[in-house]
Amino acid sequence: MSRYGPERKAQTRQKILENAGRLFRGQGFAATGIQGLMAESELTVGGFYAHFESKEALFAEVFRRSLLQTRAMLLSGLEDTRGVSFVAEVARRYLSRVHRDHPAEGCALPALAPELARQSDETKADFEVLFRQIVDDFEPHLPDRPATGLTRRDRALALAALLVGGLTLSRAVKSKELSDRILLACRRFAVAEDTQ
Amino acid sequence: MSRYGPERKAQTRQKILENAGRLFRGQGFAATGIQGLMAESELTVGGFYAHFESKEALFAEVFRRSLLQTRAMLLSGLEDTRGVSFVAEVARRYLSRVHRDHPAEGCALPALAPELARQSDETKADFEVLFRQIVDDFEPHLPDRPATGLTRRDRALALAALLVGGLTLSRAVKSKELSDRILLACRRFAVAEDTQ
DNA sequence: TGTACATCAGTGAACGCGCGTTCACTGATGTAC
DNA sequence: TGTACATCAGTGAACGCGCGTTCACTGATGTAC
Repeated sequence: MSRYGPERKAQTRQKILENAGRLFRGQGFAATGIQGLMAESELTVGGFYAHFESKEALFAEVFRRSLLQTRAMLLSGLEDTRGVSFVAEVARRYLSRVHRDHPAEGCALPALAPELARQSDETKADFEVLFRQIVDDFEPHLPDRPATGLTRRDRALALAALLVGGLTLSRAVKSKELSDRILLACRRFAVAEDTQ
Repeated sequence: MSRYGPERKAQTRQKILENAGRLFRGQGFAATGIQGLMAESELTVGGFYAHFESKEALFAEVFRRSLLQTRAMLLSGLEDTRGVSFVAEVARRYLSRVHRDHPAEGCALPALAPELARQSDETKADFEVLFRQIVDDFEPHLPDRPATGLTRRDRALALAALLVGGLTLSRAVKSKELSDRILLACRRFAVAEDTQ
C-alpha cells in the first residue's frame, strides 16, 4: 500500500465517484449496489461511509460532476460562436452516435433523469443549480427573435429538452436506422428553429 | 371468492398490469419488487408466474399498454386537426402540469425510458413498433415545409423528443416556477417551429 | 341427480443472493517529547 | 534518534430485509358418466 493521509483519501473518493458515475449511468441508480461499486473501486463495503453520507448523497454528487463534464463537452471552444452555428455545434456534439452508444460515459440526464425525479427535494435542488447554469450558458449564444413570442430563455430551455429527449429516445429503440434518424431529426429541428 | 375460469384469470392479469404500470412509473422498474406488486394486487408472489414469464416480460407489456394509453390521450378528437393547432394541442396535452405531477398515471417514456434502454433487444423492438406507430400518427397532421430541409417525419420525431425531454426535465427540477417555464417553453418551441 | 375426476389459478415456503447501513477493529501514518 | 501515542482510512462481519424465481400443494370449478 502507498501513502496515507488526506490527499490519499481524496484520491480514493475520486475513484469511487468515477466508478459510481459509470455504474449509475450504465445500469441505473437503483440497480447498482454499493457492494459492487466498492469492489469495482478495489475496496470493501464498510469504507464507503468514510466518504459519503448515504447512497443518495453519492447520487447527488455523481449527478453534479457528470453535468459539469457535459457542460464542458458542450461548450468548450464555442465562447464566440453565436446563432445557428452555435446551436448546430451543440446539437452535433450532444446528439452524436458516440454519445448514444456510451451511456456510461455520457450525460447523466438521459441515463438517470427519471431516477433523479424520484429523489429528495434537496437532491433535485442540487441538480437545478447546475441545470440553470447550463441554460444560462446557452442563452447569450442564441438568436433573439421576438416575433416568434419565444424569449432566448425559452429557446435555451427547449434546446435542452430536445437534446435530452432526442438522446433518450435514440437509446430506447432497437433499430439503428431509426435511432440515427431520431438524432438527425432533432439536430435539424434545433437548427431549423433558429434559421428562418 | 368469486368465479374461476379464464375470464377471471384475465381480470387478475389486468389488475396486475395496472398496478405494475403505476408502480413502475412511480418508483422505477428496478426499484419495484414482484412481492410488493403482487401484494398491491391482493395476491401472493408465486401466482405471478401464472401470468407472466418474467419481470422483464411484464415490463415490456406494461410499456406497450402505457404507450397505447398515451397515444389515445394525445390524439383523441384530433382526427381532422392539422398544422399549428394540431401541434399546439398535442403539446398542451402532453406538457401539462397534471401530467408532470402524476408520473405514476402518465406516459411510460419520461418515467422509464432509460430503464427500457437497458433491456433486451426484444423488449426494445416491442417498444419500437408502438413508437413508430405514434410517430406515423403525428406525421399527416404536420405541415410540409421543404424549405427548412426537414421532412414531416423529421418533425414528427423531433416533436416526440421535445415532448419526452420537456416532461423529463420538468420533473427533475425542484422549483415549480422553473418546471412550469420548461413546459411552456417546449410548448412554444414546438409550435413556433411550424408557425413561421 | 350424484359422483369421480381433471384442470389450473393462486398459495406460501424455500432457493441462493444481494441490498444499505453499522460498528468494533486493524494498522500505517504523523506528531510530541 | 527513539519511543509513546493519537488519528483515521479502510476492513469485514453482521444487522434486518427484500430480491426474482421455483415448486409441491390447495381447493374451487367444469366435465363425464
